[in-house]
Amino acid sequence: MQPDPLSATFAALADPTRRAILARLALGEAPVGELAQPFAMSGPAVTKHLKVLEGAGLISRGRIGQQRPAKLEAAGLKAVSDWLGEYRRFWESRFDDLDDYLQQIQGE
Amino acid sequence: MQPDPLSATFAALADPTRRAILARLALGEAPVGELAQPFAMSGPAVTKHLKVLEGAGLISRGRIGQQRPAKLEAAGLKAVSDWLGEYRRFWESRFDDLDDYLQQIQGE
DNA sequence: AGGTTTGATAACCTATCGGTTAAATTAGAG
DNA sequence: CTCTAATTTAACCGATAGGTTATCAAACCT
Repeated sequence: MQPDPLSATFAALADPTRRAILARLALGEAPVGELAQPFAMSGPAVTKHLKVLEGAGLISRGRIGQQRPAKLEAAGLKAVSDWLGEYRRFWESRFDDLDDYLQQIQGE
Repeated sequence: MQPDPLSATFAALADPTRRAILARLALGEAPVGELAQPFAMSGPAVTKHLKVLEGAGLISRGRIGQQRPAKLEAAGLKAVSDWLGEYRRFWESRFDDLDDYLQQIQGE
């Protein structure tokens, strides 16, 4: 995995399968079998995805009998949110709106 | 590059060099040479990073003489923010919600 | 026109990623 | 104790990522 945590987290999110797994886990814990079901993919592939997500601090694993349910963890997502916060002004600022406005009236 | 835009954006962010470039661009446009300066890396490597960032909608390129300045673009970051929004409740406690609410009514 | 500066392309190399199949592990059920 | 179910580990494979050096292209400056 990547040495720095933020890179690991972004890398984990850069895969639609893994984001779909997170979306499912947002509804609650689920065992591997259930997570694998929507995908045309072998079990081991799902296990790997879960390992990546776990390494990125996005999920944690539990144990219920022979099942190892995965659970969404806030830590990883919060790290992304914090990083993103530094840039929020770029899509929320009044100045950008003004800029857009000026470009718009110029085009007319 | 990845077919779906969000994957491309997350993949672009999953590299410390590219995030450092974005951090620099948050201070304003900059030509390639200046962006390359802090890194122990060849020019072509930086060009590649810029291409990845551009493909992810995180920057755009301009032209001033023989320079091709890069500029931070809100689009890509906003897409990440929107995606993240669906999960915000997972790391924001009731107290944080209150905090947001207070800030919101204070801004009015 | 010729040279310099700034950046992009091309071709290549190695490591990692995302997937596979086959075998091993772990836990519950007879 | 064996059988079965759930999941992981191991070994392998093709494609892509991130870097290199060498070469090309465009714009500016005499």
